[in-house]
Amino acid sequence: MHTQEQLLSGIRIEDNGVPIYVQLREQFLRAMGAGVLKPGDQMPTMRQVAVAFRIDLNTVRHAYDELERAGAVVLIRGRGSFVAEPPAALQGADHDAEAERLARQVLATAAAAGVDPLVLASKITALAAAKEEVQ
Amino acid sequence: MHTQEQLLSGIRIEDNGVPIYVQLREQFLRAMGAGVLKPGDQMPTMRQVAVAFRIDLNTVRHAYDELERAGAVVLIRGRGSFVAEPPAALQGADHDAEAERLARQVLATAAAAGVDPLVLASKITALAAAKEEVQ
DNA sequence: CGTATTGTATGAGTGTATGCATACACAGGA
DNA sequence: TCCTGTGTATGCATACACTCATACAATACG
Repeated sequence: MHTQEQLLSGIRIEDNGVPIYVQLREQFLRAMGAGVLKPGDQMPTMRQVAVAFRIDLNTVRHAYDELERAGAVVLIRGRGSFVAEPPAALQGADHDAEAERLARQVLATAAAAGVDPLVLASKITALAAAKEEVQ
Repeated sequence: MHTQEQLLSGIRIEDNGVPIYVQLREQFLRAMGAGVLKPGDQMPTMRQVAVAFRIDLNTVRHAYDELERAGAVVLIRGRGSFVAEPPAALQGADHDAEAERLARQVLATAAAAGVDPLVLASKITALAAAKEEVQ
């Protein structure tokens, strides 16, 4: 399976004050959102993750544990960890409000990073379109 | 000055495992990126922040300390904290690569939040255009 | 059944984050 | 000069995060 390796190579643990287990948690959730991890997929083994990033097994377990409590994955002893069904997409007004909130946040982040928001928006559109093609 | 109050009302400290000082640091940087905090502006007093969010003065200091080390603010004893000059915007290839990176990140975040990336991109464009108008 | 794999669990030790309290140092204004 | 507001600093206590080491339990497979 290439999935695990692709996944692990796409994950970065930084030393920026954010707890490792939080970084893992967020990046796995992000991978699910991006479609890199699909429902039913086997997650990398806790030990694989621990070895790959040179962190403790318990730290990985902490992240997986939270993912399970969030309903994002299912942990099966002796077999492995698997991606659960994703939450349904938002609808109507909720969706619009959430998009608005996200847009403002993205705008601020872009400004802080010195990135032109118009360029960013066009790239988002392009990437989204490219992803639609595949499906 | 209303700025401080507006700023503080726009900041949210959550209990999600991310250290408080990191949350403060990131949100102040974001406020600078969004233009809510401009170069030369006085930052909220450490004590103001501590009281507003009911956190310890040392915790606020930790955040301000990192902001100073990052060159984002200047701390002057007896007077207060002030926003420093912003980093120059990126140019050329660097800008493009950074935009690409940001776009992918945003796309994944949007997917995880159940937000349509195309809607998000259009909102970003609209907000950016609205901000241009003002200047 | 025996072995390897994978998840689950515990304890010791170290470092960090946070809160609380108490100061000190410097700037500005009454 | 005195007072107030600001940043700076310390000690103490508690809780958490992380690592390391060492297991145990359940599953898969030959």
